[in-house]
Amino acid sequence: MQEHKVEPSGKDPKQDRTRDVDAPVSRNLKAAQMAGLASSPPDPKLVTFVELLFFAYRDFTREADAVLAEYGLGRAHHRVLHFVNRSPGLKVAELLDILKITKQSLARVLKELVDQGWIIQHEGTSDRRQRLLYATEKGQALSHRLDALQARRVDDALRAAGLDNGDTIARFLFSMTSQEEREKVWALLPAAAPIARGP
Amino acid sequence: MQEHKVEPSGKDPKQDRTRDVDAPVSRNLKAAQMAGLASSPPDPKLVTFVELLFFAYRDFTREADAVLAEYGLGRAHHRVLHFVNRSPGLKVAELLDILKITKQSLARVLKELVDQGWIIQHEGTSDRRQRLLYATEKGQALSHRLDALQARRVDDALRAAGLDNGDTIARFLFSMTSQEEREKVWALLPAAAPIARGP
DNA sequence: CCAAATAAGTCAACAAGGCTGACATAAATG
DNA sequence: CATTTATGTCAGCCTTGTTGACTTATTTGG
Repeated sequence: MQEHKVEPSGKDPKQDRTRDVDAPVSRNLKAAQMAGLASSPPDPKLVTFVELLFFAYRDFTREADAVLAEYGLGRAHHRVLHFVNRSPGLKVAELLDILKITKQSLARVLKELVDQGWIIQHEGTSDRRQRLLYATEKGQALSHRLDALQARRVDDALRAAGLDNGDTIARFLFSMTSQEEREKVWALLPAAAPIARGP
Repeated sequence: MQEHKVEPSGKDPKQDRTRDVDAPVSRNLKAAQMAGLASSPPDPKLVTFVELLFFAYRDFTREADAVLAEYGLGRAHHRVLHFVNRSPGLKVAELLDILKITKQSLARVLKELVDQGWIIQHEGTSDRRQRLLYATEKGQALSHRLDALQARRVDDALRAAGLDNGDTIARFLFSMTSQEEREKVWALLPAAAPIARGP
């Protein structure tokens, strides 16, 4: 039932455009774009990775969403809870920089998490303007449950990936983050981080 | 918690592929015990992969979003355009199954894409109820541009990942998708798919 | 042949989670 | 003490997801 065996020639009756679908990969894409010229299609093999990433993330998040829904929480709550639990004493400003959302977007979900007792805020000791964030026991338990769910999925996938010890995959994902962010991401990783920083 | 009977960290006769690191997780462990949880905290190494996936996807999508904004389009438009361009003649029902969104959500963005000339629909030849979807030349050009952007990022990351030819990473991502979806995802991949289906 | 199933479109209403910009505090800092 | 900083807040808007009911055209099966 899933038989889109799409002809590469793309011959549809009414549309008779000629497309060079099977053209070789050009490494001059950027130059061609800047010149406003039609570029050849990207390498299908690389596009496959793009699609795999989409499917992986789609299913990866759907699983946790179902659990969160039991508590009337959403994906945004999950992200906040996760990083707070992951880094107890996290500052609001740091969380904003991790999530790349605005103060308002964070405030909405954070308020709910605090009101419902998943997260508590403490005044900073050295700087009393700060509201350091901590997961309550209840929050830790939920975060733990969600982490376990996703960790299991990762574990299964690592196994299915083969004999690789995970370093290659970790380096791939790490390198998928923007250059400017890598320092911060690196700093956040636990000491046990399985990444040998790539060449 | 209901279906959560399995050990989250999967500590079975599994061969210890991961490096033996004495990660101090006492803080979380203590919390879990106080919360009455029987399971051990998730493996920090695996949680690192969860976080890496978040950061990778965060930045991966942000890049394309900026381009889309030039045209007043959003991420939802991108996904539709991508898969239509990728599989010319795609049926609406198939697209719904790929994206896992409702007919309404799709209808909204699809209508805009059609109205603005990125996508055209025509009647199916064998079944005239169907509205087969095709990217126009303009749509193909935009899809190529976005694909090129993301393909380049993937390419760079694959290089940074090391000597791996990509198969391991492709199998990892493929295995991150839900079991029930893999047949369909598999069918969608191009012939050039770099995946040797894992053991 | 006709009833039922199917593919797609549509309407109305709603929710989650992004965004902007302006403004309010309290505390630290030069 | 003036300014900067960390955080919170108000008001409102946009995108993209949701549900459920209903319509239309077409295919299919008894």
